[in-house]
Amino acid sequence: MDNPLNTAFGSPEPQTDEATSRAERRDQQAQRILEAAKACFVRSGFQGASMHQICAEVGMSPGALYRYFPSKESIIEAIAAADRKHDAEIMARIYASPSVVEGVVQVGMDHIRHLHDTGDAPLFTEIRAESMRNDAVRVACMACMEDVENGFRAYLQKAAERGEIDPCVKLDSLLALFMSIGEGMAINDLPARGIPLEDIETALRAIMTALLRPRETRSRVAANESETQN
Amino acid sequence: MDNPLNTAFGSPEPQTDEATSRAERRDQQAQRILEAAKACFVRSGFQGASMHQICAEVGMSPGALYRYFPSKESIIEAIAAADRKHDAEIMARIYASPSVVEGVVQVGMDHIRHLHDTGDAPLFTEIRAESMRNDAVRVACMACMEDVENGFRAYLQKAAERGEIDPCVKLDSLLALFMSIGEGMAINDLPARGIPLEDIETALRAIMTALLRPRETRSRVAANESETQN
DNA sequence: TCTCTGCGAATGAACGTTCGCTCTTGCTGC
DNA sequence: GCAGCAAGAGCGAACGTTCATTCGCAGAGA
Repeated sequence: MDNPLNTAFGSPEPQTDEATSRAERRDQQAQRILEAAKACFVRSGFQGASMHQICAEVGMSPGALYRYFPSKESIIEAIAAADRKHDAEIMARIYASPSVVEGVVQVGMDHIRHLHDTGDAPLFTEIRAESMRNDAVRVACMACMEDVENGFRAYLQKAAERGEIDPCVKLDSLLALFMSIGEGMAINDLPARGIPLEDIETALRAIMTALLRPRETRSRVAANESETQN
Repeated sequence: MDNPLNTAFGSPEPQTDEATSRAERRDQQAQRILEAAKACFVRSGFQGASMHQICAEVGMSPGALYRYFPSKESIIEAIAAADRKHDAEIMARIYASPSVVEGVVQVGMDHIRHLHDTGDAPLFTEIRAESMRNDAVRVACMACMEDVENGFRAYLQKAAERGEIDPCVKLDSLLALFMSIGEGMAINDLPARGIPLEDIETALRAIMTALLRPRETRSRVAANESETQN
């Protein structure tokens, strides 16, 4: 889909809409390579997986594979880029939710569910680890994080202006906490460990309510605090 | 990095004020290797760091290094094992806390603080990733996780028996959530990203209170629930 | 003496990548 | 329609490098 190489050459676009055109077939092949690479990376890690392993997984020779991606690193980058696109899509849905707490819970659950359904949780861990040492991956990873964080920030700011968030909470700390909690739950793939999604959602909702302290719970908590502190 | 290549070549160094026995010196050298290896692993990852890099970091030849550890993998295992020991020590302190919420917050904060102070957060990520594909590391990592989880479980069970936890919460889901949240916060090294420790502690306390619903907040929350549901 | 510790060149395997080659595809002029 | 042809797609042996690990040797301490 969004692989960096397709149609990168100045080739005249073939008009054959018959079955699969050349460009279409090229895209399909690139996609197959990415899927195979993912499988290998999950199995052996970015550094542990060899190009020969990936070749075997796609059923392609090294020479053929290198026609689609100029290096191993470019494959990793393409995977990270696809992740970014997907995260942006999830974030876009946040505005459909009726309240701050629900919006944040929704995004969190979407993230957890997606990583579980696709089995990409180990890959996520891998990308995180790789981003700590590989510049290209770090850039892609950071950009992705920032996309999500900016989306959250804008959303929370608007909610705060509407008075849906206790004005005493610090937005920056909150954001970092959100991201950390979401990440922790996602990489641990809780559903795979037998934790029902409903339990996670209930907990996430309780957590978000405690952190955001939306208006309807605020007076009660405040009362609780002043009561226990006096 | 408390080991700046302290001129420890093969030359006999009579800097020892005390008479260090052979076994003691051997332990010290092994420790130096582990520290150097950690630094290299943080920099390049387990698979990315080469034995030659580690050798250079310790100031030792490959031949010498292999007298202490029979393989690269055994170094990784030793590091994971040391982690396990440390986690157990942190867990042991949980019983000193006055209440469930405080106990859990204490352990969480200890964990976050330790990973920040030692700069081991990237190493932690690395171990997690490696544990997904390397059997020996997985075993060490799982054992470590289980130690902590069992410690938590025992602690929470006792607290539940004392009535400090809302009986309607599911212990297993709770445990998994605790571990995930703690891990997320730890690997993200929030203090390094400018989030004050106090903010983290406040948030952690709010989260734990919301999840455990200890007796003193329970009636109020229950009242809230029945009130909003009716 | 013998054992422990350390050295560093050497080794063979595995790695990412390249290259020359063949076969296929789809466009061109006729 | 079809021969001709350039370029795309694929192959797999080969390349140069780097890796983890080994080994024969040497000095130091007991």
